[in-house]
Amino acid sequence: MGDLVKPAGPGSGRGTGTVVMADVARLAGVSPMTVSRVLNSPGRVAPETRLRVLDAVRELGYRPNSAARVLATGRSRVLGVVGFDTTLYGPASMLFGIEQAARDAEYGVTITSLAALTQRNVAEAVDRLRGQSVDGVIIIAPHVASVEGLADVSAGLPVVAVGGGDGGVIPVAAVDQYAGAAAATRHLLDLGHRTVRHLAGPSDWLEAGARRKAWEDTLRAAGREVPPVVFGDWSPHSGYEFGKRLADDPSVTAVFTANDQMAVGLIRALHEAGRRIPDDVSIVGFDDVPESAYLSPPLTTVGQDFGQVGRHALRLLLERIGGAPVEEGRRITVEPELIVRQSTGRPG
Amino acid sequence: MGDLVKPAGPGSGRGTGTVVMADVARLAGVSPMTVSRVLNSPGRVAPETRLRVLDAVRELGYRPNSAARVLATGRSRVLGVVGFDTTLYGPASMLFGIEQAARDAEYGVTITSLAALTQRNVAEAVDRLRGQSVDGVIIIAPHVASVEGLADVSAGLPVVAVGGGDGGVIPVAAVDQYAGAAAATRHLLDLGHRTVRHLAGPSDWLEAGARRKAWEDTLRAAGREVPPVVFGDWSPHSGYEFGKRLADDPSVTAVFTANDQMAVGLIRALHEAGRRIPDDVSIVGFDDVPESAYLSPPLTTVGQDFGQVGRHALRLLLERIGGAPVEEGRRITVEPELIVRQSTGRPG
DNA sequence: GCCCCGAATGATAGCGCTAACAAAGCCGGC
DNA sequence: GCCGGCTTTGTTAGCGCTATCATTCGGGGC
Repeated sequence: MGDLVKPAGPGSGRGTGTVVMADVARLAGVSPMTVSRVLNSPGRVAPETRLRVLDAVRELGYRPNSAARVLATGRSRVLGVVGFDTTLYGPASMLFGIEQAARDAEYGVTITSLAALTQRNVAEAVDRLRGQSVDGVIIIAPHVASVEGLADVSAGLPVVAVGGGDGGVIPVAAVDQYAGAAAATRHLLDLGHRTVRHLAGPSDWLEAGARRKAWEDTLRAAGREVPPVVFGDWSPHSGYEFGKRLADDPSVTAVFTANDQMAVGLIRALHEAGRRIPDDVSIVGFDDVPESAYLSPPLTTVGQDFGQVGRHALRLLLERIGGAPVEEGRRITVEPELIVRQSTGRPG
Repeated sequence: MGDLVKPAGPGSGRGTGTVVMADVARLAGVSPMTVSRVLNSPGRVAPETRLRVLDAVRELGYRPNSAARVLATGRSRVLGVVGFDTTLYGPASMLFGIEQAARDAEYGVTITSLAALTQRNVAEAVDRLRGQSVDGVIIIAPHVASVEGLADVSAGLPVVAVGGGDGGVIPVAAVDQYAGAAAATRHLLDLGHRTVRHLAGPSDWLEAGARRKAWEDTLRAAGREVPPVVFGDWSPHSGYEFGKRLADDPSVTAVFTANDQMAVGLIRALHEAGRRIPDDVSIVGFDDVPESAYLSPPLTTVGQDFGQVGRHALRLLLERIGGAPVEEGRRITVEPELIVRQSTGRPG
């Protein structure tokens, strides 16, 4: 049969020669279907044919058109990530961890960050991603509002959350914030401090809530006074403001801040007020940002393995994509690690 | 004519009822083509019909299938970003800036990070993205190796770089590293320091090279001695190591580090050695990470507007996607800003 | 009143791929 | 030697959308 002279389609407009599967098939002397099989289920085709096809693929530099594949299969091997404040160390590391895990599983990742973490915005983001034919969505949503009602939004689309969420219908992979914060608080009590002040994260962040609760529970369990909480916004500035207020109160000997950045601000304020760390005040942070080990003094903090959380999140998502039954309250936690450096010591 | 009873295709397998364009058309009493026109070129359809169609879209909750659209048009409205070490503040901010700009332009963003920034890896990443039918690629590639030979790789696919690149065939959007580093160095000289030491970034990073050259040129222009450079790896640790070596040399009164993280380590080492900042040694960093203002002492540094760079990069990319002629050496730079805080002062 | 033109809409085909079934070839068992 | 079952390959159709051309209709110009 002669070649059909077909008009260049819109897709092939760019670049002179877009190689399609039919070209490969022709060169290898097989049908397009066989080429498809070589690419997708190599076992089901005779070895010799397989090699011939692969040679043709290489020779022509053929790359499958993902859009066509998506259209035909309904699966895209791309997942969406909804992030928030991805310049913060935590979320950025989380994103990186997910991306790594996704790549290993041969999934692509498309991201959407949110300006504000409201339920409406999250819903919009998920919808936008759905429009991009993602197979599933991971939400880096450490925010109360963002998880509520997500179940409706995600109708028919697998969704998992990382770093927060209280394990409703949506599976969650997270660091055990509670354990980390409890360890931090206990560490300070063990050193002999009578009680521990806490600079919490924003009250609507789930992680902030968990850390705060652990701090409170730990104090209570030890029969200690629970001082009033103060809420920061994760920024060094809020730590600084907190520190300025604290500096005049000599009864304060130990502080646990909900992240390292706030600890930086706190340290600064205490330095300015002439209070020494850890001699006058002990400080524990949370996150173990790369700078922590080199602050003055090196910061005692709680380290989290974001890479591992990312891998777990992906695993949960793939379970769902694979059609695993919806299991209420599915949750994987990773244990954080208290890293004792020089910002903590015995009181007085 | 009667409805054809067609078997549920693979794409519609998930979820009970995937609404497609034909459904909307039926409800609105028009042909699918008219629905398509309403969605893509609203002007070309009668206002009354348009409303009827839009109502139908709303009522059914219709969402166009992007894969089908891509297949039919050859354009995806998705762009790829190739990043490296996206947990670093700079790259993370860059990514965020690009994502914001892309969203405003109604583009999706899919990311790929690299484990190592080699030419081969970059080529692979670009290829992977091409396979995902992106319309163009932005490379956050501050690395010498990553830009070389990229022109070949990108054949037929619009590519721009941010944050580095020397303006070959590939357009570049970047902060004017040279100007920033020159300002930092000049600032120290203006304060009366005889010369300035420099802790550079890795020698194969373009930004590191630009900052180093600016430092050197500025010293030479002022007729000062140019001390030997030391190369760090951006980490606080490398700053710390540098600081330990420096601490014994009382002739050193001013240091310019190629980023803030290294400055943190340097400060730590100098503190440990009992040298005061800025009384004994003045320090200037680069990046203006959020912590910088709250270090002890608050760090004088060079701030970069990553959001603006991201927008410029996107603009360049859209130019290319729009079919603008390839213009050799196209380059947009953003001016950085020297932020003077308390880590710099007059010598001795 | 006829024709031509533009605006609005429809019919058809095809983007590149894969699911599902069909066909062909080969084996051994009886 | 013929048949049932396996392996390997091919054929057909369709995923959901849009480009292109065809069609219809209404309104001036002469």
